[in-house]
Amino acid sequence: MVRAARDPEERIRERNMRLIIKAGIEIFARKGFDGTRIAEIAEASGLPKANVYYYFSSKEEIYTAIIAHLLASWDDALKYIAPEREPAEAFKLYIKAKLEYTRKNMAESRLFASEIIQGARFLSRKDREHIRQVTDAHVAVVEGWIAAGKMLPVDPRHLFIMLWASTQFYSDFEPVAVDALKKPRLKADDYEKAATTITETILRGILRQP
Amino acid sequence: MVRAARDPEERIRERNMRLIIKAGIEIFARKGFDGTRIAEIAEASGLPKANVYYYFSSKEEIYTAIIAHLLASWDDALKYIAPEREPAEAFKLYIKAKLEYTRKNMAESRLFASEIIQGARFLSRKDREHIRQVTDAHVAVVEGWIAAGKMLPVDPRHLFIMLWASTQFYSDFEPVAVDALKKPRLKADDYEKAATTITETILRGILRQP
DNA sequence: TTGAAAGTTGACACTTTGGTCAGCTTTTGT
DNA sequence: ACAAAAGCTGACCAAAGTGTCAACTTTCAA
Repeated sequence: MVRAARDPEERIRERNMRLIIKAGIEIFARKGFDGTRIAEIAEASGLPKANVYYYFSSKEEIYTAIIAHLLASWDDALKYIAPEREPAEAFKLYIKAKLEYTRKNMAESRLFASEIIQGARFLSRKDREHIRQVTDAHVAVVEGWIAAGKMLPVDPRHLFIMLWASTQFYSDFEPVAVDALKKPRLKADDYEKAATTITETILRGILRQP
Repeated sequence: MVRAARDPEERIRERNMRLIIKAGIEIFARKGFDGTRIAEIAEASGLPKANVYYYFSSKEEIYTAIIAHLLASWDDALKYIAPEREPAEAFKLYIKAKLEYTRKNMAESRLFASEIIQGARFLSRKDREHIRQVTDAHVAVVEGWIAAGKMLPVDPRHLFIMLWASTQFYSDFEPVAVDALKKPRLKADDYEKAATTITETILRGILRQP
């Protein structure tokens, strides 16, 4: 027999890999690549260490699988910066979507931040090229709006950095946000208040005054 | 003899501790607490590992010494949010100072970010209380400006988060900033461009229109 | 000059870690 | 029913890690 005797939905393999990835996201996010112990991932996923190694042949393989999984899930969230939209509407939706994503996927968000702070060692050339292209597309749209007189001439690249930074902050640096906002922990309505403050401030900052 | 036979400026001790701290900042910033190996700090500081342990009795002791050293050096930088100033001037100087500090102290900046992402495990209650008080003072000043009609009623806490996030980003997430700005690396004038974009956008966002 | 404190360090002890493996059990197409 | 593929895992290893220590050298106040 040539083909494997597998496949009714790949149940076991799929499930276990998902458990490992899920546990890995949490732990890599908190400890970074070098700080993470595979035994800890094994324990958190409820599998023996040797079983983890049955699915992944090294720590790096788990890590890069997670990074890939993570980048893939990002593109969906952020398709609001489109030329046919009005800037006010587009930025409002963009800010809201980013804050929502970052709130619901804190660990992923932190893992990415951690990877970058640690020097982006495991972001492939392809990954970085992809990020650059998405940025370029967004920048082009904003430049179009500026040319059309719908926006003040704000440098689009620095503008996007402001947006990314402001939205990521609440999840990546939650302990600081908690102290700054004097809340015991951040809840949905703190993110909503963040969305309105950021949106209102940025929109006044980039739109022509009526 | 009761007192030690030491002290003409504490030369050796001071110098070696400084070397260890300096090396530690770089490495802890890149690897996080758990990911950092003392042997690496020893090598980077040019001292044998056993000599590092002569000055610090554990990894944690080095790390907390660095955190303390770092928080102390922060208060200086940011005294521009003061009631007697006009908001426009104050925020402009604040943004400039923060970007300058973060550019000239990248490793410290990253180390702090790393510590927060990893859950602020080694920030003492006192450290966090201190951060909270500095924030409260700044918030009070902004509330004063709002009450005096010098500013639009923007939530001050979320406003400061926007400022921190936007300024920190360039150093903490430099690889992403580099890709977004399409530069091979960030130089002084990229930080200046950042300062003007952030300042202009934020000021339009928070000031009454003329 | 001298001796006590400070500083230095190679070698060591002990623990944790990433990763392997041989042999076991379970699943599944036929 | 059954064999082959898939899945599982306790036990193990070499390497790397933290922290210790005894013996050595350097420094410096008296």
